[in-house]
Amino acid sequence: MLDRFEKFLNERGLRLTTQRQLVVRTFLDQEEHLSAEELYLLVKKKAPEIGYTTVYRTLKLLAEADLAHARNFQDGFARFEPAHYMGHHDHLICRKCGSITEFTNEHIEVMQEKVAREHGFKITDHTLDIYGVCRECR
Amino acid sequence: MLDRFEKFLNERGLRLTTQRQLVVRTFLDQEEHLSAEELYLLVKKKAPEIGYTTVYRTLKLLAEADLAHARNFQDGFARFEPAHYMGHHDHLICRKCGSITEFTNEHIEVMQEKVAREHGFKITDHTLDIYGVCRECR
DNA sequence: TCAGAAAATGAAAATCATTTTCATTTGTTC
DNA sequence: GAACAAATGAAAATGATTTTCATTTTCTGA
Ligand SMILES: [Mn+2]
Ligand SMILES: [Mn+2]
Ligand SMILES: [Zn+2]
Ligand SMILES: [Zn+2]
Repeated sequence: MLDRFEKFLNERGLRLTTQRQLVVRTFLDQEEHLSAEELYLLVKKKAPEIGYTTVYRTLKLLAEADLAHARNFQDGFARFEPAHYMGHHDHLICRKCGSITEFTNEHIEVMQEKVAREHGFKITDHTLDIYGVCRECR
Repeated sequence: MLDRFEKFLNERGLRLTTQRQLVVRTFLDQEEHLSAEELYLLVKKKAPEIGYTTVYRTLKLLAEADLAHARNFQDGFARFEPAHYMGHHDHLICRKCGSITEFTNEHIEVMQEKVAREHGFKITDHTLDIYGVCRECR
């Protein structure tokens, strides 16, 4: 993935710096839904001199490159995940422990298309977030 | 709806003041997805001395009373809608003009239950937001 | 009717995630 | 190596929302 990011940066006359590499590597290592702060803390362990700002900036670039997606569950800040991870999917979010489970359901996707068609609406993307209590917390 | 709000307030030893009445009335009049600021501006027309804070506080109370729902589309602030309005529904959001269209699809709801069941997940609520381009903007 | 207590109000300050600014450092080009 | 572009990190700014606080309003019970 780093190579794709480098390509994206080059196309824009930007550079793949040591800091950016570190941020991206750390991000990709944790196939999770990390907030900027969580990622910052992880990166900081390896390179304490890194700035908060650089993490934010790198995440923004990744999102622009479409290599990361920003998600907004209901905890007041954005969470990011690698775009390649599992392809498109939706989420089950536990209100007790905060765990996030991913799922895909072709049936739902098809029905969404149908709904959109009926409204003359052209879909670009969507978010289906199901909140509740996970198996472990019940 | 005002009566239900009053009941809720009374149960908590709170009061249905003139300001709260005005905010709630204005809110209910506009069966739309209003942001706090939009509502504030509408209320201000009728009562210029009203404070921003009161609008926020009233919306929060309405949400706690489950008479309003806060929605978070992707414009950086919360939008509210009366809870009774049309019952549960999901949204089609136009990325060009910002228009919001509501829909319900029983099939999708059922499939969500199925997905949840398969994961041992107990649903409390969910949000399905479909983004794209509306009929008028295509 | 009045005093005291509780709740509400609005302005201003605080909060918190995120973005911007800016002085300095690093990398690239010629 | 000089000149220029881009990147960095710290600190300040931003913007939506919440909190604080002094003041006002409302309610309760002599
Ligand atoms: Mn995911
Ligand atoms: Mn709606
Ligand atoms: Zn859980
Ligand atoms: Zn539109």
